[in-house]
Amino acid sequence: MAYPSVDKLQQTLASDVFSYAADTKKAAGRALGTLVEIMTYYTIRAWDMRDHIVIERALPEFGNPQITHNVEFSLHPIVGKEQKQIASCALPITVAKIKSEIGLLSGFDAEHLNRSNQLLTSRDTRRNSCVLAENGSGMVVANIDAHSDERVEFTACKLHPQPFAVFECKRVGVEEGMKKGPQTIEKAKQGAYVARAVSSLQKLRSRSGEAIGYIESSDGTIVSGPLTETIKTIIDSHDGGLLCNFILTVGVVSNHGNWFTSENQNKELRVLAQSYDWLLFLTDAGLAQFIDELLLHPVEELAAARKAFLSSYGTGQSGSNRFTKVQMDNSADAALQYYFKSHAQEVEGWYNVISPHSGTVKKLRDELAVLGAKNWKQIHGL
DNA sequence: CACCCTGTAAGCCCGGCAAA
DNA sequence: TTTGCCGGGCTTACAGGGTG
Repeated sequence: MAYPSVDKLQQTLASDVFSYAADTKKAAGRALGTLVEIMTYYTIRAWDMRDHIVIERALPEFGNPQITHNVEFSLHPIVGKEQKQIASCALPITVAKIKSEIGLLSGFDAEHLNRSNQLLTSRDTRRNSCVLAENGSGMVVANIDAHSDERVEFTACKLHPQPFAVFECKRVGVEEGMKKGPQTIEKAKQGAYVARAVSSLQKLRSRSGEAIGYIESSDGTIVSGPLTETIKTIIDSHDGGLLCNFILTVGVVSNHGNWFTSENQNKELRVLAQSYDWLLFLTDAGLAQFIDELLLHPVEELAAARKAFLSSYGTGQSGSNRFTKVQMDNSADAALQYYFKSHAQEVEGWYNVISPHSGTVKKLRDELAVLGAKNWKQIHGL
């Protein structure tokens, strides 16, 4: 099936859903940005990485902690995990209601407890990666697994504050009347700066223009070499010094029709490609197919997600969004989980790997799995 | 004490304007 | 044409006050 361009979809959304907004196209663009985030989030979840995820957390630059950047999704080592069932827990499910059940919280002072967060609201809106408590030693993050009138099931994980991977999503639209790329491309470059600044792996250039990786191992000796080889060395190693501050940086960008001129990458795409360890291109076809099946020609399995979207956007009133990467209607969450899991093969085809050259989505997934399974307690000396 | 509402601050993203 | 910046719209976090 052929899908229209995302630009056309944006215009459709602007007139059909966001007609109330002062600037319909702007509102539609913002919503598309949210959709890219949601697609990325549920892709990571389909890779069984949910319990590693923290959303929109401030991350310090490597060796320069005065400057921090909020990153969309960061994946952290799990240093403790508890799965719990509680009988007859009425909505909303709050931190206060479950805190006594969670042994992982015993090391946290009351002042570091996040009392205001709700894992599941009275309107059945879940909070993805709900941070229950945080201090210098890490944070306890919980996700609802199941909820009924009889009981609630959830998973709580103690996560180490130093992530092993970060994801940043950028959507760039088509600018009306422009022959080249839009000015908003500059925004995407902000993510490139962050990607270069947070990891202990330094990216350098040799005189010949080759990309070189440079990183200190635990005894202070320098490990360096061609960038992709250095990354592989780090991921395969068990050297705490190499691993403890290494962050695999992943960028997910959507199309605006001007990233490429014929076969050649535009300057902006080159900047992103050399800054992230992995740069994934969310294709027009992928984003369009998802929006089409979610909203325009809805498929049954996404019905709950469509309902949550329509009740969150296009109403002209704020304050009750149930369709974001953090706040998600519980039945919509189930639908999205099922969709991204059962269409995993198809979803994989929505992403084009721009860098590394030989990269595939499967390889990225494997690298994340390898990193996630490292002996982090030993690496961080816990 | 839990829960609700309100306001403030900060941050991010998209779109758009205008100076360079 | 390129670049820097700003507005609008959204988010989260948090504090304070009221209520049951």
